[in-house]
Amino acid sequence: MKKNSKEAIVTAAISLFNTNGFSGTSIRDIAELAKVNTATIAYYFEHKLGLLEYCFTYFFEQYINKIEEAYASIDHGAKGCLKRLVANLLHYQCENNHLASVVYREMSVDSQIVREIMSTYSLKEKYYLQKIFEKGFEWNEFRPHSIPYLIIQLKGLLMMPFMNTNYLREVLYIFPNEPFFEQKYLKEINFWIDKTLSFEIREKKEAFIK
Amino acid sequence: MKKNSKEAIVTAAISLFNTNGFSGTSIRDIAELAKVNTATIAYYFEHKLGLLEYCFTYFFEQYINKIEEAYASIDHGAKGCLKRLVANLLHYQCENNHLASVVYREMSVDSQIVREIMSTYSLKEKYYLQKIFEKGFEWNEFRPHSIPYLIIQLKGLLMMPFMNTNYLREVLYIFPNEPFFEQKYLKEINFWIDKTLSFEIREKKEAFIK
Amino acid sequence: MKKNSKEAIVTAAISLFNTNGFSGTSIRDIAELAKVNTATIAYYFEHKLGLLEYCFTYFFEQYINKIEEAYASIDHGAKGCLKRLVANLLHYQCENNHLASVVYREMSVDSQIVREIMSTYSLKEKYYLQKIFEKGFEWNEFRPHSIPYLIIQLKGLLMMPFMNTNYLREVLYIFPNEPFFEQKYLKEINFWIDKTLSFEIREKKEAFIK
Amino acid sequence: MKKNSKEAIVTAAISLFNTNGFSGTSIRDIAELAKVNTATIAYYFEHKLGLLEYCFTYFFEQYINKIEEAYASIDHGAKGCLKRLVANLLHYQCENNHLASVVYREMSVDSQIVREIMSTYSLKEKYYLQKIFEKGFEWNEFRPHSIPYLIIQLKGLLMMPFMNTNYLREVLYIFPNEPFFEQKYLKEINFWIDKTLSFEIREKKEAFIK
DNA sequence: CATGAATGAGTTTTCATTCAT
DNA sequence: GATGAATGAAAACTCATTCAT
Repeated sequence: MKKNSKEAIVTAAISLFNTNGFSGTSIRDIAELAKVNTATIAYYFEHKLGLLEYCFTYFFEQYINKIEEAYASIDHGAKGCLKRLVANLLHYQCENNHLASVVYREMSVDSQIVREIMSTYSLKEKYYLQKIFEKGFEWNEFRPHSIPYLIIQLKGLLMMPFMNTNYLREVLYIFPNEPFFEQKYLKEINFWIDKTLSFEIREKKEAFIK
Repeated sequence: MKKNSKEAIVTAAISLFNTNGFSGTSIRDIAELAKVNTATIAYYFEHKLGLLEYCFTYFFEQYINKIEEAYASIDHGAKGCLKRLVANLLHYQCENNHLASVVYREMSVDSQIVREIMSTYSLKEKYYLQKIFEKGFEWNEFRPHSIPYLIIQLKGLLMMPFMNTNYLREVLYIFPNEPFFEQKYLKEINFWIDKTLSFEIREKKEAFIK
Repeated sequence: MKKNSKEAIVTAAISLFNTNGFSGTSIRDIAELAKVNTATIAYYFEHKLGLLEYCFTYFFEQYINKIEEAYASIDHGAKGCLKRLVANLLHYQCENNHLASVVYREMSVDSQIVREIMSTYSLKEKYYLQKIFEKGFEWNEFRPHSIPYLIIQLKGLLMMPFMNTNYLREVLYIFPNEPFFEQKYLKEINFWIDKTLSFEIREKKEAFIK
Repeated sequence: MKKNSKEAIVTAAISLFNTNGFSGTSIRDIAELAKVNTATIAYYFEHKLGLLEYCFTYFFEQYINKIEEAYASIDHGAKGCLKRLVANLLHYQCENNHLASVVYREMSVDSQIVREIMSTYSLKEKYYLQKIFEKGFEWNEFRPHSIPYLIIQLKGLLMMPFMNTNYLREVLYIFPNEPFFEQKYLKEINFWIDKTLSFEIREKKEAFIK
């Protein structure tokens, strides 16, 4: 029987980081949950931070993939592209909600590795979003607007349920891992895209006339 | 010059919790930064968690005040009331952005004290938001909609800049503590209230006819 | 009853470093022997290396003092001064033979702290020896000779019994901490000073004639 | 190109033991430098101590050979024999200066294996030195003197440059592995043999008359 | 009001070693 | 002949807390 220690460690780590935070979780707890020796963790990840780093890159590699996958359709319209992107990301987050929670929370502390991750993946993400918004402006799909502030809002909407899972669960009785949450919440963001981000049809006409 | 140790401790704690997280900060680090002995911290707060608890209640007491202050004007219209509430909270967060960051991040870990805080303050907040939304529906100011999902969006927009300060700074070059950020971002949320949450005037008429 | 933990730690450390070497000694062993908690060691010396650093400076501060004390008499003749210096150092080493053994052995490994100690104390020592030799040449007391090579020999003679205590004890049955060793060995080094370093009286005359 | 793992391991070990000491060097460090797996070291040397043992015997086997080679010429005079011995040993140490440093340093810690090595090789060495000195006394070549104290001095002079390589390099700017060091330093020791150990010619005559 | 000294318990990390392959 | 995976044990270090002063 071959036991896949590495995978077991990562799974245990994500689960514990999610509930207790990275610093609040000890290597021993992880080892115990993963049923391996603490030294095995060092064997695969060198040190505790290496485990977090692994989570980061594991998460963002796929995250960027989802974005690029959606971005491929940019020529069929910016709005459709953005909606696809949102759908992709929301789906990805729902599927990996624990990991997403961990990553988003730990990205908010100030550390070398966070800066590295940001300068790699977040900049990439920004690049694609910027492109989509610019095209949307150009093609009169989106109301002209400050791109950084649009990004804040979009990401705020997208990340909120995964950064505040406790709150959703305890206060709003909403569970981001439940089957219908994804489609319901997708509608919400699409609504924001339609109403706040996009021109109304009426406005479009006016813009067109000009 | 009399040194106010307690205040120095709290200031140091907020600053360090902000950059390293609660678990990632040691009593010794705080003591060092506050230029007091570690025993002094224990003297004032008994244990480390007491310090976090202090931050939580200190933050939320005022937070709820801001909400109640705005809510007082509910009879002049739900939309105006909500906008006042958003303005109040945004202003409060901007003024206390480090504390806000700390509180929001630590509210996302699973612990006894977080549950207590939620069942006190978050429920209160929910109560007021609910009231405002209900009135808004009743008075045909807001599009009828699932209240929990509206809360998610509103809070997502409100909290985002303070939960992802690193990202705003490093990737978008936006600084939530700068003078103009507050008014700029307030406009954004108001825009969301006007466009996504509220009826358009046209829609309003139609709704009125029905 | 006030217990002087710091002193107990240093004494224990020297004893264990002497028998097992610095790297071969664990903080726990020291703590156990000193009858304190391991954390107490960290409290006083921060980390293990700090303990070694303390030993180094503790040793060399006094070591240099002994040299300077002897050097004060340089104007009464270089040879007498050098003999006084040798007597002082030999006496100091005999009195602190364990510490001397530890220091000499650990000075032979390559580390940041060793380089620092050398650039402070060893250079000072070199300065004084150089002065004494130069005066000795000038005053026709010593045979002109390469100073570095004289230093090697002198220090070789001086340090040998403390760098090879095992050998002296197990092979030669000589114990550097025994009462008569000091005076016996002092005679040996003085003999070297008289015979190898100094002119013979006969030679001196010849040198004088020239 | 066939890779000779065992040799690579020994070379790496000597180099690392030299800079960090035996206890300060880990199997992993050696494995890394030798570009082999840690298990390979266990494969060849069973345990870490085996590696040190190997170094000891490897060094001392040749060391004793050099002594015996010189001792063979005892009948041509004790002084010449001793000078040959010194020349041999100095040359051997210079050629293997890292190994010599390692061996001499580790011989100063207290351990089972050190005691074994001493009771084998050091006793042998002592035997030959003793013989040479005794002959020297008998043949009126050497001043009668305590043999153990002569051994201390001779070994002190011989070992010093290899037990304090850091010091020579950093403070005196002398490099025991440089081409001319060997012959220069040999002269120094020979000078000690001539001046401190041997009779002066004049003295010899007097001794002869008696 | 505040702290220096000290610690027990816990943390991460390191290490030599083992073993199936 | 050599190694990748894994580990038990121990190492160094950290931490929150206590207590006499």
